[in-house]
Amino acid sequence: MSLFWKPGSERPCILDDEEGGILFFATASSSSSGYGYKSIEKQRQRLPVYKYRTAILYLVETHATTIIVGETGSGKTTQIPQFLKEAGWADGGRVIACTQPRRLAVQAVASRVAEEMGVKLGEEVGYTIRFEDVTNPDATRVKFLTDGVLLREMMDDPLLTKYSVIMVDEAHERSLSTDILLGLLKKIQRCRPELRLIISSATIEAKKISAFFGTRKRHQKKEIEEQRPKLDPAILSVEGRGYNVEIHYVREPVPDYLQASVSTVMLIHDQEPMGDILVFLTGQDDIDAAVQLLTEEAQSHRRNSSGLIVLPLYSGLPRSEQDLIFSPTPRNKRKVVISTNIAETSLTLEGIVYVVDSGFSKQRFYNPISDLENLIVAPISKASARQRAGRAGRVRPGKCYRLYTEDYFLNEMSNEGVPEMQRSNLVSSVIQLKALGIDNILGFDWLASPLPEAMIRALEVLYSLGVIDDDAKLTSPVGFQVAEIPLEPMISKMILSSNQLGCSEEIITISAILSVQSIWVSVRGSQKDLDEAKLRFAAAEGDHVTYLNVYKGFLQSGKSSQWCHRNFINYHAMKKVMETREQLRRISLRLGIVLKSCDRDMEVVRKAVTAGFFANACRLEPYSEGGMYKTVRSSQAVYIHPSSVLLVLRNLTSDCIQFINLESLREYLGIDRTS
DNA sequence: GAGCACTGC
Repeated sequence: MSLFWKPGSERPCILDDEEGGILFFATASSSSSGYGYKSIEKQRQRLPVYKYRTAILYLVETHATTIIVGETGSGKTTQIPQFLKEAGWADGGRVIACTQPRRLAVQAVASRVAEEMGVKLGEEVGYTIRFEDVTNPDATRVKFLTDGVLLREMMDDPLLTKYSVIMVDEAHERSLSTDILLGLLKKIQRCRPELRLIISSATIEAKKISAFFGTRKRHQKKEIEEQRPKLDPAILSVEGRGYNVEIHYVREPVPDYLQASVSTVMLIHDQEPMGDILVFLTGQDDIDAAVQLLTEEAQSHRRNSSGLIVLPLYSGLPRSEQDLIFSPTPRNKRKVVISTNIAETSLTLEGIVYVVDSGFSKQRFYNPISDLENLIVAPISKASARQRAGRAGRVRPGKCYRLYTEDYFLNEMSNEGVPEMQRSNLVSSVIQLKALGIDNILGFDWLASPLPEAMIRALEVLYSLGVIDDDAKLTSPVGFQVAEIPLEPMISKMILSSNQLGCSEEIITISAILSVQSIWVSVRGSQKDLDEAKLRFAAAEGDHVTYLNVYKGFLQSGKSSQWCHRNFINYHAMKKVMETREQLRRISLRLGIVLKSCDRDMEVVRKAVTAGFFANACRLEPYSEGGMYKTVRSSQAVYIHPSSVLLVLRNLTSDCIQFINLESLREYLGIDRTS
């Protein structure tokens, strides 16, 4: 049985929303935006988590694993590492680690904690994310890092011996790397009883995580004799600092959530006091459509809606447009942000008082039979609905309008989402575990077991790449090398193959570009211009060679942002490409790859691409409608993705087949090669 | 004719 800690008369603030409409109770009613002087120590003491300082330290002392259930604003992330430091957990050269799923969060939390402790970031308090190691091995005692980086650290030090306490934050999000990390940490605990884990989670996942750490193979008696910490996890609940959020449901199911969101926003605008609105929809298409509908409504004369500022938000949006979200709302205006799930966890908007929740989000699903990943609009979970509602209560009491019925919420909505581990292609996860010496992947103690078919598929792909052998062990050197490159195994294999083919420079460039979301800018309504821009760089060989052309153009322009703008290239993405490229070159050199360019010989580039991606090979089906291909391996029907330059070319050439030569086609269309 | 959100020595 897990221990539930209830210190004093403090009651947990989270009520089950099954019982009423109210999600959070506020305990601290004062505003957190401290005007006037307040010492940092005073500010710290006002955080809800402060009251639990003694309880937390007691639990960490006596339990191998402590689970902290804390809502937003409890201060757990910034305070608990400091409590541990003050209590001596960093003495004797030991280090306290705190992991986050996202890089931005790591940086933000680390600098906040350094400021609170009055130390220079990178000394006593530091952080590590990809490309940035702001730590001093001799001085850093409190270290923030992404879970991905901690996993990488395990390759050098499998028992993570320098850490005394590891706090895994946001574990309820159940990302791929958090799940793997938790499984491995549980394993480490067996060898290192002195290691303490703190896992922070939202309510719903806490019980599952506790059960995971609570079940072990029979050594329970020994712990008492040896004065070991209790192996059963402790759970402590810390209230957040949100305000009440009143939940409204629709009486009848809505036929069209897009239309319903728009009319709900107008209703709020007409009837509710000032305060910004956040609407959760599923993707760019939905969002752009809603923005347009609302803008039209706002301009229609019958409403006094001139005060409405409607803004879209999704990760693919150019940075300049994303930044508009953070500009303060002018007086007598109301901001409406129409967003994807990015506003659910990754970005926090201040000033939101009303949330409109469509009840849907786009989710990735993996089909191991077809080996295809799909994005599907699917109903969200209760956990997600609760998180969305909480976004309305950050500055003052708010309201959340759910575009589904209460009955649906209570009786049909699932409690939590499917963990990413069960909806993903597993090649990367499997190779990571293999690299850490976990050979029996099927027998690994998973927090959520992946589908057996998915594991088999991953092992098949890795075997065919020559990364694992007949005994499913990493091959030497290829397997170990592929595991060392922080990319998907197929891309890593492509890099290794480029060595013999003499085109490592080109392949590394392509790999860096493949690791950013997209180098193209897509602005609403400018699809034709984007396609035209793509044609300036288009290569008949396909997207990979096209990317090389873009990269060359970018270098020739002197890495100019204006050049990017003219050519519909995402400047920030290109900067990331340059950074990734440098990192990949460093790693390649270490692996003994000779950095060499093949100049204009694209034949070898294509060979290298094929060496990594041969499993995706397919043939055009003769006489098929719409250009259907079938994969060589399993005759799975596939199509060229609409974003591919090949499709742009095909559509344009259907009218003018006589232009086999790309240069002539550009000439015909009046497109300059470089612009 | 379409891209939820993340991560990595």
